[in-house]
Amino acid sequence: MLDQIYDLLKQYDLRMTPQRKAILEILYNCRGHHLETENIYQLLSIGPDKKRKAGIATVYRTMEMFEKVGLVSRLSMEDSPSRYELVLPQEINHHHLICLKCGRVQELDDVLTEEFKKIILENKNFVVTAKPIKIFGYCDGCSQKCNSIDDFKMKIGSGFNV
Amino acid sequence: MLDQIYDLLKQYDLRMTPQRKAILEILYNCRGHHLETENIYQLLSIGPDKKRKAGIATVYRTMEMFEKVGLVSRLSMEDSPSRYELVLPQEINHHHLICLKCGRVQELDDVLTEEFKKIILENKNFVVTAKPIKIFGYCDGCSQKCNSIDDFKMKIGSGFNV
DNA sequence: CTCGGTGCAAAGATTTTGCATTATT
DNA sequence: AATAATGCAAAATCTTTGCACCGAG
Repeated sequence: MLDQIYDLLKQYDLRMTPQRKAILEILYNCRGHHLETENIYQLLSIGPDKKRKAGIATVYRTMEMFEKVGLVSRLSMEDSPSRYELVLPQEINHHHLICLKCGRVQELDDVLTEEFKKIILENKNFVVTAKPIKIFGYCDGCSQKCNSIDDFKMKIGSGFNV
Repeated sequence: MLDQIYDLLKQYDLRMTPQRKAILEILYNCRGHHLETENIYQLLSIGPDKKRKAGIATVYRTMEMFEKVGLVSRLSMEDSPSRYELVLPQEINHHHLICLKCGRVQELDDVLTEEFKKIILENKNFVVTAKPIKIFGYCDGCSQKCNSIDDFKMKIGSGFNV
């Protein structure tokens, strides 16, 4: 894997460094999770050799670069820090179902994804990018439960008319 | 309209204040735009009576509350402040196509929206909420143009294998 | 050897919070 | 009168940046 990433970076005149390697390793080991920058930063200090392997600024800079280059997908949940996940090639163009209750992230598979893109292109002349679409709602397990409004004060009113 | 909103707030033991009225008025006058908190704050000072009608903290608190109550939809573009738009009842459940190039926001109509929700529920057992889905890509006018990677360094590589 | 990368600490930007005061109900 | 809301300024949070030094190619 490193070889291909190395080549990818080379295309952009970017260098492979120990810090970048360490971050990639973390991302790879955490496939399927969306890590906050802070998580990554902390994980950088708990390897075999207990010394921190990159500064927080480097983590930010690296994640920004990785995103631009397409190596990771960024997920920004409102009101919280950005989170990143390594984009494995077979996952390019997958989109996310994000549970508002438990935070679980499921991915839409290619068939649905392509279908969506086609429908939107046909109807709106809008080209959907590889940037993951975030679809919020309630997952299987949580779908009977309350939503964020409940947490605020009480049960939701059923709308109103202007 | 104020009456229904007043009732809605009453359900949650929330009060109608001059500040909230002023903010609602701005949101109403700017239907179709997603305003940043800062925009709203500034607009609050340029009415007929030139004095500021609410502090920035009040704007933040008000928008948070309006969102929880379902009065506005929040759109958070990555790397920039949250933006809000009044949710008119007939627009509940509309979703957004957001152009990465020019920032234009189009809405998906009910038919597409319902179709999407149905497909996702059938396939994934996932209940999509009223929370607007943000679909990123390139609008009609911009779809031939470059994307953010181009802005970064140069043309995109066509992917890589792990 | 060159130029991109790093670490640190300072600065920025956005948002939240504590608290005394004000105003809605 | 009770309690929610406000304004202000301070603080918190997340992220970016300047700069001197380091190290990959």
